[in-house]
Amino acid sequence: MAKPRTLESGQWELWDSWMQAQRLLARELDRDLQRDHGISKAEFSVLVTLHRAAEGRMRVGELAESLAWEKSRVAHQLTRMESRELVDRTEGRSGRRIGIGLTAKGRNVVENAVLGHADNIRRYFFETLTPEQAAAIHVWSRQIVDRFEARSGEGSDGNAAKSADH
Amino acid sequence: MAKPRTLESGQWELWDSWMQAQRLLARELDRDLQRDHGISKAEFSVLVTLHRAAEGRMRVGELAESLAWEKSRVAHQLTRMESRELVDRTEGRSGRRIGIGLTAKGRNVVENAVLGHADNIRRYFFETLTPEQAAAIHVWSRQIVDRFEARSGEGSDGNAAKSADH
DNA sequence: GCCCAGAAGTTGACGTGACAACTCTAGATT
DNA sequence: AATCTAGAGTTGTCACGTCAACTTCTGGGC
Repeated sequence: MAKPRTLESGQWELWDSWMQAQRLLARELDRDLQRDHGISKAEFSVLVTLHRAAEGRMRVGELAESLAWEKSRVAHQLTRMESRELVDRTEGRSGRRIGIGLTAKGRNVVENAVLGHADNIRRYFFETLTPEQAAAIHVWSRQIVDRFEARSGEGSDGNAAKSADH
Repeated sequence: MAKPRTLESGQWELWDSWMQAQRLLARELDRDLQRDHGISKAEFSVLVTLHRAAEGRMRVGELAESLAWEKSRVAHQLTRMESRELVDRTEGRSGRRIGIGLTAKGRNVVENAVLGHADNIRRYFFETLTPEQAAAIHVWSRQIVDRFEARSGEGSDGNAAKSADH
């Protein structure tokens, strides 16, 4: 198939504004979370995921799976959050760290943050979308995510309870 | 107006996949650029912008404006790129650094990278979009970007003049 | 029992991005 | 001319994210 040698200018413009929009939006949400609740978006995601789990405790691997983050990313994030006393690592018998849990402070923070954050997402994102735009974005996003999951997944595995950044 | 207290599950799903798609796409493009040309997406952006400028030279401020990056981000990026000899800082008469330019190496790298990168964007992004989806996304993205630009244009009222005459 | 392959989790190095504080210069004010 | 100041550019600090290397456990297979 004959490939054009470069993108058309309208395409560049679309690509630019798309990337830009995503960056501006994420930054704004991050700032609001930081200002109103003292946590970042990454911290919020971890806290929400833990909060949904039984007892607010999970294995690190489950957490990584559920967030679709790399395990080292999770480990670094947990280290930072542990030092801020939002989570604590569970000690195994031999001193081996074996899991992670919410602290009282962490639980408190996330319960306060969740409504405000949802509201911001609605204000900044959903209220600017017409139903047709929402549908277009939804279909396309799922397509992209599925394609990457298929590529990396490789292994059959019907189980696919994933949710990612909040 | 009665607002729901949280997002509906379909909305969460859309939000999640959108964020996820964005991240996966950006990461993939970054990896390809790194593998094929030894530079990051951020470095590519800087190089392309410089390459489009006359003589491949610009003031740092122009560069920041044109990329819509914060100036400190640009300065840090340039420091890293200078150490890799992709760009060099222009010395003013009194030793003051006054601008930035492409090195021969930088020019060479970007000229090789630009076609491959455009091709990847087309493969990963445009070929998954129907024209209607593209149009919907384009309109919405521009709307978001414009809104943020308007906001940072500042002033509690609609005054657009920013020059500060005494 | 012994060995070893692999999973779980951590760590270090490095690039990225945001924000604030700083330095230096050049144009305006007096 | 001496100075004041706004803006350009830099730097420091911190959080985020990826990759690769590492440590410790855990479960076979003999």
